[in-house]
Amino acid sequence: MPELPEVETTKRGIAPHIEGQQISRVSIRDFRLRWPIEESLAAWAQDQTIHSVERRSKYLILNLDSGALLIHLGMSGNLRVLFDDPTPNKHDHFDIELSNGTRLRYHDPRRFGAFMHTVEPVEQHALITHLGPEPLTDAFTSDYLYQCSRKRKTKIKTLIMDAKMVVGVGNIYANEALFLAGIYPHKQAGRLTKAEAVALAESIKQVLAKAIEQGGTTLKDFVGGDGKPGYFAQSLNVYGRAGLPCLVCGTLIKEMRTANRSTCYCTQCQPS
DNA sequence: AACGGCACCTGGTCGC
DNA sequence: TGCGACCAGGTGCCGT
Repeated sequence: MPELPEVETTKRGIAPHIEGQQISRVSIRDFRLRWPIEESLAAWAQDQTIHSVERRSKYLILNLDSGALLIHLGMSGNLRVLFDDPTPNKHDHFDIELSNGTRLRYHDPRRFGAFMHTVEPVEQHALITHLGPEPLTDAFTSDYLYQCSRKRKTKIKTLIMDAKMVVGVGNIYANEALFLAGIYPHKQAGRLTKAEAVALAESIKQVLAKAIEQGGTTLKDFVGGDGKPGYFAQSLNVYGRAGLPCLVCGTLIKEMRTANRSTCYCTQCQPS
């Protein structure tokens, strides 16, 4: 589910309610996420104050007094702020209860997400250190993308979804960015022209920024921290539109597989 | 080193 | 109505 815009939307939704609050209790109902939640996490976090909430790649980082909590939403996770204590539903795996009476509740049917803590600076965490630049910062430029693509035989779609190259671009936005840039998804990365790199870097930034403005993409069950869905789905040009006419030229959108993920594209607008 | 493929897990949908 | 096959927003790890 959550790519960068959905995680950013979650961050913005929860931050005002939890920053400055003290954690009164962490209650974990199911420890079986992608990696088992450490037994010591709840006691470690209790009574610490949440000083700030950050996003790095698709990780949410809650900075505490003596370290940080890292939360990843996996494929099907969401995190919401609750102002009372409704009975947990199936797949509501943990709550972070706050001293002001609110709580953050994590819901994740597929349990691909993660909940971890670290006392090291987060940048040094094993899952964070090898990540590429944030796409919406000046660290991600067309020159950088162009250089990364040189001599690479992999498909351009695979490259832009590789978090070691740039973070946050998942399957939906990879499809959309390639469409906006007019690039065939299976083009060999090393064959990208300079002009194409310029268009693609710009398209990645544009599609992510616009999706954040819209509160993310809700296909099925994504909700932001306030429990509301995102509205970017109505702006999708190709993702989920196989067999439908291209919104630009009318050609029927085609679908193929890329590294076991579905790729939708327009043969006219994104010629091979 | 780079690349492709697989696994992890639940639930929804589709065809028989 | 039931059942199996297949698919889904991510990503670490494995073998080649």
